[in-house]
Amino acid sequence: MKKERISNNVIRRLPMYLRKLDDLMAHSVDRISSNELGRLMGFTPSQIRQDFSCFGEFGQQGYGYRVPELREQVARILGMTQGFTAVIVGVGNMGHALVKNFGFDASGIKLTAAFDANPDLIGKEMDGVPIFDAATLPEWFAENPTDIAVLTVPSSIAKNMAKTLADCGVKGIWNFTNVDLELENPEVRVENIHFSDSLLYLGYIISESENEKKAKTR
Amino acid sequence: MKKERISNNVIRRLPMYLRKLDDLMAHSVDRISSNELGRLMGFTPSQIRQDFSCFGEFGQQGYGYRVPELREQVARILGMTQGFTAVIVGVGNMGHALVKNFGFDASGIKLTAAFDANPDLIGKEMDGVPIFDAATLPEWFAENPTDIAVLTVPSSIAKNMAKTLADCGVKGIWNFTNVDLELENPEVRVENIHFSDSLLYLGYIISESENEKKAKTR
DNA sequence: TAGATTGTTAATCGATTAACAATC
DNA sequence: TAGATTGTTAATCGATTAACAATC
Repeated sequence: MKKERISNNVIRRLPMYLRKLDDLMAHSVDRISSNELGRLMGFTPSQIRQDFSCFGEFGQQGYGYRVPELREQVARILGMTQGFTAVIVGVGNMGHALVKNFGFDASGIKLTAAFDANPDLIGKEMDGVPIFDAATLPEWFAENPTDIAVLTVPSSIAKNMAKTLADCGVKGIWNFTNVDLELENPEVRVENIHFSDSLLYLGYIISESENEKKAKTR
Repeated sequence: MKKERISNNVIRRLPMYLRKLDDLMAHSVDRISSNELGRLMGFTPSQIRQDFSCFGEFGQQGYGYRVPELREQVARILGMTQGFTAVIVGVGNMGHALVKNFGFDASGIKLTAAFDANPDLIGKEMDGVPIFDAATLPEWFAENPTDIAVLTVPSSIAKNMAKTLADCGVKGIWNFTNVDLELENPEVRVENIHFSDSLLYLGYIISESENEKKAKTR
């Protein structure tokens, strides 16, 4: 039964399923039950069946799920087959790292251009991606409507650049700056990468286990 | 009332509180009520009071919370005052970006060294952090016990390096590779940065809003 | 067919929200 | 003191898990 509104928890699990299914395909596993998939991922079989049933009926009773088919469905649900395009704005260390090491293609996203204000970079290419002058961004967007902007500019100009991108009609911003963008365009989706949140969480669980160790000694 | 075991949801919100409290302090706000803080963060006042009450009584009836004091408490809970040390393993683009742009200090963590196998880098410094030969890592750890390893090596060697680090007695690994580390040392905490999960989530919510738009047109 | 496993409904569990006495 | 706001208990809501008929 397809659900009207899918909960955030379910959606955040979809990319995890995708990774595991890719992994299974790489190992030539063609068929898997919710039981086995749950064991591999640390979920209950119930949860797995509930999650997928939000989007349709992808399995077969008595058999399980065909891995390649399920993988395709998950990819489709995540929008990976929609041919989304992206540009990267800010080719500093982080932008550089993403262009070189992050496979946009593997997420079904075509990286078409990069923008920076540094004259040494403008006109160059990076892994086949042309680098344009950030000042020409609005003109470029008028000719090349683009779905996603990867924001890797210095924090100081993040808010302004985000505003420009929103005005250019971008549908989503993948925000690597630690700045709260506060856009006035509610139709623009923002996904923040908060490195510090992640590191602080790690700090917490380390502290916690230290405390437990101490508690035992006492 | 202090709780025995704190739920993950609460812990994941602590860094968000920290960011907002830092922000408030930067704006010289000295006092805040759960009502106002909730309005600013999109939480209910109830949730905020519940969250903090897991760790103690930080407010005053009829007054609210003193921002600097609450900030210190949150920082303490997150382990930021424990003087954790970290090293960065792999000084490619991502490692480079983190050393240069991510403020480890702001998370209360002292970055003491970097490791790489590239002879051009070994012996150099980067933002005041010395770069050592990755092959000498175990010896170095014997002399300099370190809490956290930031793993930014190529995927191909991620698993091996993680094993080495675990054997060296690291307490936590902040994993930027897209590899499931599968450590045999259960006492080593791992926090994964899965860029693709985040981007795919963005792709989903963009697709979703596109679908809603279409549905309205029909 | 018999066994296995799904999709879905019902039960449980946990997290969020509301309410309110305590108290600054 | 009176008003405000906490900390906490109770109520609600939603998410996860269990159970099971349907069926491959």
